[in-house]
Amino acid sequence: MDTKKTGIRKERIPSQKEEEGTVRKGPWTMEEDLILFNYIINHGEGLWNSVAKASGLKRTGKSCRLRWLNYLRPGVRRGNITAEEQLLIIRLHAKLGNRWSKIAKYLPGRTDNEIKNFWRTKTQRHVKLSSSENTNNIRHYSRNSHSSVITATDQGSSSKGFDMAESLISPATTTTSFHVMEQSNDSYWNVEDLWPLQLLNGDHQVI
DNA sequence: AACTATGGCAACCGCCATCGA
DNA sequence: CTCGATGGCGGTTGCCATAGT
Repeated sequence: MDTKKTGIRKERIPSQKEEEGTVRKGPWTMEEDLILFNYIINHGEGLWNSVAKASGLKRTGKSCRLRWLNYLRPGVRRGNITAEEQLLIIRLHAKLGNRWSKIAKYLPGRTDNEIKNFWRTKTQRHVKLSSSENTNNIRHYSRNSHSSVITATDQGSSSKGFDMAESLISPATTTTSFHVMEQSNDSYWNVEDLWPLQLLNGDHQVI
């Protein structure tokens, strides 16, 4: 089910309009990753608009920043969220609400985006299940609207929220013999692949 | 085999805060 | 003080693989 497991997800082909335009959108290509990676390794983070321009990427600064933080940045861990991490996320969410970046700070290597996605997936599953169990409490669930995110404040007291949150963890994940989710192959080429490429690229000094 | 529903994630969008001119 | 540029953050959307029918 994991999209990335197979690692064969096709790269989106940019439309001609996008190619001709000054700004590219959509999934990043390996070449773009390499350019951004090399640039930041050599010049450091920050001034993202400058990064976008100076590196020659037809991307917005925001896009570059997002790609770096969520994917290219060394130390980023992807997939395979452990039971401990799930519990921590749940507890922190009960405490902090949808402050994903704050929650991410407690989970080294995890990005706010990943945590957000994890939470949404879990929450939606929970909402779906509970609504099917209790037809009197039907909460319209729309796949496309993604409208069912529950926040700590939605849940009233934090303890109540915590009860709900605890139930989000599947039984399998609450045991010590937590079945580790398959390591996702994620973004079709591994970030690690960029390191040797970067090194091969020559004279740049890796910080 | 064909079609549909679902899960999962990357990336975009819009708003807001901050900072410097 | 005002205004524009920039970056950060949370919410949302779109795409695609896979499971289910």
